[in-house]
Amino acid sequence: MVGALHEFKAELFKALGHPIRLRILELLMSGEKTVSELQAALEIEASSVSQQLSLMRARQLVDARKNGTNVFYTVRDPLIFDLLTIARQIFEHQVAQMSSLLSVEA
Amino acid sequence: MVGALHEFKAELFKALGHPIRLRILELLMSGEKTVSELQAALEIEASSVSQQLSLMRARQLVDARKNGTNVFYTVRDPLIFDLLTIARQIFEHQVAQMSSLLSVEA
DNA sequence: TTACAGTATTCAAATAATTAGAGATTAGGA
DNA sequence: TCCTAATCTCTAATTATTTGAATACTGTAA
Repeated sequence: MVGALHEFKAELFKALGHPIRLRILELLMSGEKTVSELQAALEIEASSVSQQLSLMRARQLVDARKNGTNVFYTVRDPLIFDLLTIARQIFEHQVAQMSSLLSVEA
Repeated sequence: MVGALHEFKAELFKALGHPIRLRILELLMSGEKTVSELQAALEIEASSVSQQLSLMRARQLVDARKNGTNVFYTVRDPLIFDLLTIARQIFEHQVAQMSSLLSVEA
């Protein structure tokens, strides 16, 4: 079943296709964080953070660990960070390309 | 401006978050293809293929080269393929993890 | 035990964004 | 002119996002 892989990839990329979720993942690069910590860093409603986390939980991007009244989140697969890194490289390529188009020697 | 990078990444991943677009990119891994070729391989309406290509053109994922009545498409940045490869690895990790949960020794 | 405060999630309604499909349109070649 | 390739435009249907209020859960203090 080759369609399953396509569907999985599409769902994965869709989950990454939102600025808030990307920012959450970046915050989780430095280790686990509680919802409160994320909420404070992002400066948005707690319910929004919770909903985005719920979506990423459903797609297995993050894991939740409960401790008292706090819930700590971590990124499940470090390869996620590789995706973010490559995306930044693609961005840099595009910026470089645009710069060269603007320069006189292009 | 750190927000620009987040927006760019979100747009990039959003563009990848669709099964048809992923399949198009995979078809382009083996080199440039015309819309007709893509349409035949995907078995969907030409106008749909064109729509998806137009979206990927807008986000600079693909380049179009016109030759007579044909338009040849290529992937602009090979790093795109790296994203697809890593996505597959993440998929494999999840499958492996699910298998181990099902096995007796887990 | 009861009440309270802090943390996180869920729900529902309104809004916004994507998608699919069909038809019209443009451009090039025979 | 006629045909083919590709794109564009429009609409309906679906899906995603936002916001605020309501709900659950935990630990603690009275």
